[in-house]
Amino acid sequence: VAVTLRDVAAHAGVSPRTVSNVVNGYRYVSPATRARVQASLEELRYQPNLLARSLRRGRTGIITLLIPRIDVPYFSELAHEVVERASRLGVTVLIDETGGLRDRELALLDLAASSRWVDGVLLSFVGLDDKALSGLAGTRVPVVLLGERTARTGHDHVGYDNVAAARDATQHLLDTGRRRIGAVGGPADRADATSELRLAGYRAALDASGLPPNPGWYVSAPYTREQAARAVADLLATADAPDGLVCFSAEHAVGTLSALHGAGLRVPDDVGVVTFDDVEECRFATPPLTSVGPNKADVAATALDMLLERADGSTVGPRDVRVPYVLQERSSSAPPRDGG
Amino acid sequence: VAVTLRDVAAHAGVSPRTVSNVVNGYRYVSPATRARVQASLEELRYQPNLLARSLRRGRTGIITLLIPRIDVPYFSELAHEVVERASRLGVTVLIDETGGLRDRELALLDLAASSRWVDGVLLSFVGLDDKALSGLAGTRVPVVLLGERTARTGHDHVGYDNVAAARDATQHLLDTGRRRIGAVGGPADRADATSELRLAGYRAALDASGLPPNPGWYVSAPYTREQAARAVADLLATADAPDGLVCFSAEHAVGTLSALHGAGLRVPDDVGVVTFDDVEECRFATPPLTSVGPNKADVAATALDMLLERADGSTVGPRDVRVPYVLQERSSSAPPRDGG
DNA sequence: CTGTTAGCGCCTTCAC
DNA sequence: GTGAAGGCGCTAACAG
Repeated sequence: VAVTLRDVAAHAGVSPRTVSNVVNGYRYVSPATRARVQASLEELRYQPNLLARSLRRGRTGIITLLIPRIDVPYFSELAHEVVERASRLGVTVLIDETGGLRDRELALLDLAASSRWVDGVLLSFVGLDDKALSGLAGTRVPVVLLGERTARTGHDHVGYDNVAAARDATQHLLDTGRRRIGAVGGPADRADATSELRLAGYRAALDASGLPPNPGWYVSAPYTREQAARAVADLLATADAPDGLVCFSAEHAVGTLSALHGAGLRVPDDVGVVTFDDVEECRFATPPLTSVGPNKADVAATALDMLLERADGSTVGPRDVRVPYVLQERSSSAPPRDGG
Repeated sequence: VAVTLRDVAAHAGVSPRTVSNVVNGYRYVSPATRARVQASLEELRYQPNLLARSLRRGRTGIITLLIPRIDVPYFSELAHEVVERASRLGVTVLIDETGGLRDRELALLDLAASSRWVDGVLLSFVGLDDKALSGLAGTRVPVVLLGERTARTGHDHVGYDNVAAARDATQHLLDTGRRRIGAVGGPADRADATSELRLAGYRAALDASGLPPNPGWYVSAPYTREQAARAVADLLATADAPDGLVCFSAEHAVGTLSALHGAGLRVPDDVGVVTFDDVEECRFATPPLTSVGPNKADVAATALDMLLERADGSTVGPRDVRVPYVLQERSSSAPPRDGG
């Protein structure tokens, strides 16, 4: 049942070349021929085999989006922006999950690069360190890195200033009168460079205010609501609990709210909360969460445009774009009304 | 820089055929030859061109997942399950968004079917009516429908009993002593068959209890937290507000909680809430939301397995699988403690 | 066990 | 303006 170009050519009494010209909107075809071919095309219901076309052209019109997990709100919202813009540009998006695992990030990137399936890769990396990143400099396929950390890797990169964002978020809590400010983030080892950057910003803000850091106020938990909730609950059980918390992800923040609620503490009156990743869930949490983060449509558009530009053959030096971030104030960080 | 099979063959002094045999693990290759080819393979860093292979084999190892929006928690969690299982089966997933729009659903399905890009399509349809669905019976590519509604379409279908689920959810609120039960769902026109099914179940439960339906207690809003919140706020402003609400989606439920909170009503003491779509966000809402829905891993696994079976050539009649659903009780529907 | 020969369906350089 | 070949890189018949 597969109608090929050849079939159409035979039906219309022309050569395959001419049919191809019509299909691809080539200009120099006589109106008469064009009409005849057009008719055959429709009569036979011709559908080009995109696979064959891609093999021939050396381009597929597909890009891969590599993210840790699609069901993490930050990434699903980002993916939405990417898919939407790509679709408008006639590009389709293949999504794969790395789990934030260094080895999977490498393997999937390598697969994407070598398979010729895709014209480019958008990689939201987590596990990769600078060394691994620069190791993959010679990939055949263009790669744009999406990530918190700037790295000298020879690849384009889109990100934002995480240290400054964390500093601003912390400062915001200080501005509302809190003085015992903690943070909730990922495991602070090499595997999570993002948390390290944010931790640095958090500490910088405290330093600048002359407040001594209290190491006990940094709560470390994997990026899930449940584990964050448990870790924060542990913190709250201590005698000396904070009156403000900077959360490094929406998951951490939601877990934190749950723990605070469970401990009978009021937000924002007893504890002020600020979080990274301004996702819908944050806007509708009780109370709505003050959030800092980039505009995801910005990130997606910038990255996608850079990638497609590369796919079109651009060879300018690796670019490092920082998109702006915004601190959106909501009630979770309003100044406390009374002494709790 | 593209090393082809031919290059390797020349390097190893064998025919392309033999190299292909080695690459694909064909058994009848002499150990000596195999070793030699293996060495050349590695020395030249051969990477098969998957595009060419797919063209030849007539199979790509890619499937398309068509959903309304990837950033809706229910779909992102479902997509995660699909991607994870697919990846374990060596299949990659192309994700596209239909916006729940009938025309886009059709267009994307048609594109997927005709392009030969993919071995199959998982379509979570919303806008399509039975007529459109059966119209696409003759697609060249296997299609498995994911959706609330059973339809005689000639395609495989995975779903669950929405009427019964809505009935159970409503009954659960009745069981906790509420008598003035409303519902929050999508626009109840033809475009949203899902809401109609759930509405039917809701009404059936009220009927069975001999309670007269109050049309004013059905709140209709698009599937966003914000619009649901606004619609529910309007309802609460009326003199005769309900003491229980069945929400038809997680977005509706989260918006509902926000509206109730804004109106100073306590959940569950003043109003009990139950919702569809048991997503993470519901488990960590304040208060945690009682939810009904299928196990998404079940849905994904069933659908994917059916699809791949079809891709392997199975021609059994169209199957209609109903996966079980579970009502998970949480505090949003606990019996009220006092008269509010 | 392995070499030779054809294509998969399309686009594109070369002629006319 | 259009026809006739050739080949993108790979695998599947068919020998041998």
